[in-house]
Amino acid sequence: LSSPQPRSRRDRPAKPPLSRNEIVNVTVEIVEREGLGKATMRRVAQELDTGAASLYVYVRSTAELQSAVIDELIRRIPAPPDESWQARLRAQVTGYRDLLLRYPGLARSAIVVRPAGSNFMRLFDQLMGLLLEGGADPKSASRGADMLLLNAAATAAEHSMAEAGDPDADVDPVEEQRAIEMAVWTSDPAGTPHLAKHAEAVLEGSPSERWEWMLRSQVTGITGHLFTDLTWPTADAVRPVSD
Amino acid sequence: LSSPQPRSRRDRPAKPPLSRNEIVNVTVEIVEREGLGKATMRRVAQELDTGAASLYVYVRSTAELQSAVIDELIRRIPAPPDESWQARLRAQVTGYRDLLLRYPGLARSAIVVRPAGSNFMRLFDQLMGLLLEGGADPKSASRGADMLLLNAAATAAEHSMAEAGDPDADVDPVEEQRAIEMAVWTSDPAGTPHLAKHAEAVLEGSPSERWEWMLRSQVTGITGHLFTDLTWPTADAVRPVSD
DNA sequence: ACCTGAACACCGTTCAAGT
DNA sequence: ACCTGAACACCGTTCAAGT
Repeated sequence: LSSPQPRSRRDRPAKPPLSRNEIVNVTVEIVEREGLGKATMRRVAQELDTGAASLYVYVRSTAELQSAVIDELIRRIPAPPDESWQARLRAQVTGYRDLLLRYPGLARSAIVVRPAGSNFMRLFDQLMGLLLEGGADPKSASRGADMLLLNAAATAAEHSMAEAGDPDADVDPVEEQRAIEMAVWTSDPAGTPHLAKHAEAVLEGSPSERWEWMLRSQVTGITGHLFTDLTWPTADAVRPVSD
Repeated sequence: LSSPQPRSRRDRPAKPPLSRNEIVNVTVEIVEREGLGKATMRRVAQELDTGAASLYVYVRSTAELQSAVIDELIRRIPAPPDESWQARLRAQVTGYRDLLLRYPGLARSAIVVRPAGSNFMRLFDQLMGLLLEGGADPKSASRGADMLLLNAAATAAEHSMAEAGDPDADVDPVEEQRAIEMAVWTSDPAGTPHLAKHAEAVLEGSPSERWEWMLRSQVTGITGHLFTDLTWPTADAVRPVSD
């Protein structure tokens, strides 16, 4: 009765119409499952049952698509606890860092393709508000929010390497740590005297302690409060960050 | 008298023997001339009149080669002036940032392929020494040096995009700045109240002023000195950083 | 206007074969 | 041991041709 052409179409789920939103969502799914490295134009197109060229109707470039993906993921950062401005600030910045740490390749992208979507703007605004609450003037609050977010992304990018042994990893974190410790302990007292003298202090502390130190140090610098004046929530008051 | 084979070899300059050093040097030259993006294994091999596969005898991977290039370039950072620890610290960190800013793609690489060569170690050690001189304890000095270098690389990566109009550029900086200003001025007072209220403070200041602010803020946080206690060289005492 | 296949101009890395 | 050509398995983006 009907021609066979439409019939075979009805056999499998209808191919959803292409749209910018659909493309971003599919890309987010690939990033969540396999990391940013796998979310290539060709791969995203394949998932949408089309060719890579078709995507260029809706996105300008790979960088633009990645920027949209990051903004969508920022939207999913959990709301901060209803506590002091310090605790909320820590939760927000750490949430951003954790997000970038979770999916290989994302952190790198976040530094280069400066996120500027509405969700990033909202995150920036929240941090700015918390710093204002902490006594910073508007200029310091703005630049401070900038610095905190940049630093979070850079920290995430620095050890952005999935699990140990992951073939997709940039570096093996265990191998890396060993190499660093070796280099510090055997450092030449003539060429690098301070490193040699204070080797223990240099290597001291877990990743989460180092992160706490960095946050606290930055907030001190931004607000101008002395360490001793700055009330900072104790480490065990929050869920531990990935060590 | 002699066979023609050696003769034709003598016609053109003798092909220098392949070595790790030679490979790194040639790669540095390509980076200086055309940016890191052009310094591919294939291109470096071509410059050395061989095939890409031959390089793998001397370098493990592209990442390892890039790491060696960065370390060599760090060696060339000019020595700091013989002034206060603050002035020397600023000169060193700014020198590192400027280096990463100079060659497109280098900053991105510096964040991911964590430099760990001897010249990076020496730079780290110098910063640590300056922070100790500024009154920081060894742990703070070590973590502070880490943070300063990480933020310098991240800052450079953020606006790592050659000249306006460069086809190799990640983004057009002029276009980018316009877009940011537009977004801030038209920001929704409901969604981003602080951004909307303090738009002027957010957009205020030149890139070099922002950089100065970041350095000063970080050093304040690291050493625990209040802004008012921290002697900081006036901006016009040093050569202006790239604006 | 939207979509496509094919092409263009590249990548990093591996490997069998040579010297 | 060192070097090579060729191959493998990919990229982003463009564009003429179709609908």
